[in-house]
Amino acid sequence: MHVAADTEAGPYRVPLSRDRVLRAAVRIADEAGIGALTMRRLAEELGAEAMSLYYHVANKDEVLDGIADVVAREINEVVDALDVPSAGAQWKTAVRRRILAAREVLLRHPWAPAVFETRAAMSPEILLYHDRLLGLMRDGGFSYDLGHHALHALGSRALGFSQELFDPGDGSGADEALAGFAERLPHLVGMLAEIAHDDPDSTLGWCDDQAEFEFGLDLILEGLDRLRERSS
Amino acid sequence: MHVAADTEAGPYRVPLSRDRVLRAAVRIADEAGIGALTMRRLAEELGAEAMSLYYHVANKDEVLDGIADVVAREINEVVDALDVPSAGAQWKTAVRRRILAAREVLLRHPWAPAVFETRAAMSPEILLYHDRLLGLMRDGGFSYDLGHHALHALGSRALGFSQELFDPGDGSGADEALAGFAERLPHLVGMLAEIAHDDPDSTLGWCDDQAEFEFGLDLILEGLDRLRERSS
DNA sequence: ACCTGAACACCGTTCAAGT
DNA sequence: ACCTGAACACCGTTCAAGT
Repeated sequence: MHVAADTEAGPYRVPLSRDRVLRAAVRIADEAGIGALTMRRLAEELGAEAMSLYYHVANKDEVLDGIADVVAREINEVVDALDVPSAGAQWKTAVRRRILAAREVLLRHPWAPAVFETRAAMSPEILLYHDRLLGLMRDGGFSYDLGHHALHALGSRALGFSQELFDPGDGSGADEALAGFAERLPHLVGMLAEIAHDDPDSTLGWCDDQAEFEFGLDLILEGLDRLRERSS
Repeated sequence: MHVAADTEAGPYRVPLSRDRVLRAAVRIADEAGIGALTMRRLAEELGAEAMSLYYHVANKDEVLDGIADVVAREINEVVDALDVPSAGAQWKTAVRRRILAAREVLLRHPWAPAVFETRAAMSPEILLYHDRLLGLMRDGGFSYDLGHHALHALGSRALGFSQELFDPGDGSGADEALAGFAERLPHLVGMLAEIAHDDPDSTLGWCDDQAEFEFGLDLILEGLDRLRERSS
C-alpha cells in the first residue's frame, strides 16, 4: 500500500494534478502491470474517487498517452546525458550506447513498448529520441536515405516497437504534427525534405513498409550468412 | 451483418462448436479489430447468447489462445507448401521466402502479432514454425548455437513479435511443454540438447536476453556500417 | 448434451450536485 | 476551482434452470 509522500502537517490532502495522476499511473503499471491500471484503481492510489480524475485528464486514453510520454521523457533524459563521440566510424558505438541505455529504462517499465506501439508513434518525445539517433548516424556520414532505412531496420530494438515507426494510421497529419516544433528536429526535418525532393508526392506516411521490412530482413540475413561462412 | 453460411433447410440452427466459435472470433478481429472481440459480440455473430459460448470454450483467454493458434496454423499451411532448396548458401533465400510468406498471412490478421506476443510463445504451431525455420538454417550449415542466436535476431521479423521468443514467463515448464511432441521438433530438440550439454543448468528459459538483444543489434549495426562505407 | 436468463462484480464515463 | 455520488452502458463470468 502506498502512503502519501507529502509530510505537510494538518489534515489537508495533497491536491490532485495531471502530473500526480500520471506519476501514480506509471507506478501502478510498473508494480501491477498495465492491466491493473483502471481509473478506479488509479483514484484509490491517490486517495480520491475515480470521478475526480476526470477533472485533470480527459479520459483513460489521455492517461495512456500521458504515461507513454513520461517514459519517453525518462529515456531522453538518460540518453541525452550520454556523451559519446559519434564522428565517422564512432557512430556505431554512439548509437549502440544510446539504444542500450534506452533499453535499460524500458526494462523498468516493461509495459511501455506495448503502449508506445498503439499510441505514441507521433509523440514529441519519441520524435526527439529518433531525431537524435538519426543525428548520430549523420555524424557517421549516413545519407538521409540510409538513415531512414536504418531507423526502420533498428525498429523494435530502438524502442521496443515491433512494427512500423512513424506510421500515423492513414498517413495524413504527420507533417502537421512535425511542423509545430520542426526547428527542434533538424535531422528528421532534413530527411523529410530530401524525401520530398526525391518524391514530391510523399508524406511522412509514405514509407514503403514492405521495402523497409525487406531491408531490415536482408541486413540480418546477410550478417548471419557472413557468420556462417566464417564458422565453416 | 453476417448471415449463416449454412443453407440446410428447416428451422434448425447450426450447432455451436469450439471450431465455429474460434473461426467467428478470427472474423470479428479481422473485420473490427481485436478490441471489438467480446464474448457478447462473438455470441451475436453466431446467433447465440454469450453464455452459450462457455459450453465450448472455458473462457475468453481460451478464445484468444485459440485464435492465435488458428492464425499460426494458417501460417504453417502456407509456409509448408513452399518448396525452396535450402542446402548450403541457398538457406538464405529459403528463410527469406518463408518469412515473407508468413508476413503475408499476418497482414491479413494485423491483430495477431500482439496476441502472439502475450500468449502464444509456447503454442505448438508456433514451435513448429520455428523448428522448420531452424531446419532451413541447419541445411545451410548453421551450428545450433548460431541458429539459436539467429532465431532471436530475426525475432520480430519472423512472426511479428517484438520481444523475446520462447520466454515462458518464469522460465519453467518449457521443457515439459516440448517433451509432449518432441519427435516432431527435431531441430529445436537438437538445439536444446546441445545447449543442455554445454550448460547443464540450462532450461528453455535460459536465454540471456541482454546477450541476444546485443547480438541482433550488432548484426544490424555492422550491416549498416558496411553500407555506409560502401556509399562514401 | 446443449443452450439460456438472471445476476454479480467489475469497467469507463456522464451529469448534476456538492464545497 | 476542485471534488464527488448516483447512475448508465458496457465487460467477463457463475449458477441454477430450461430443453
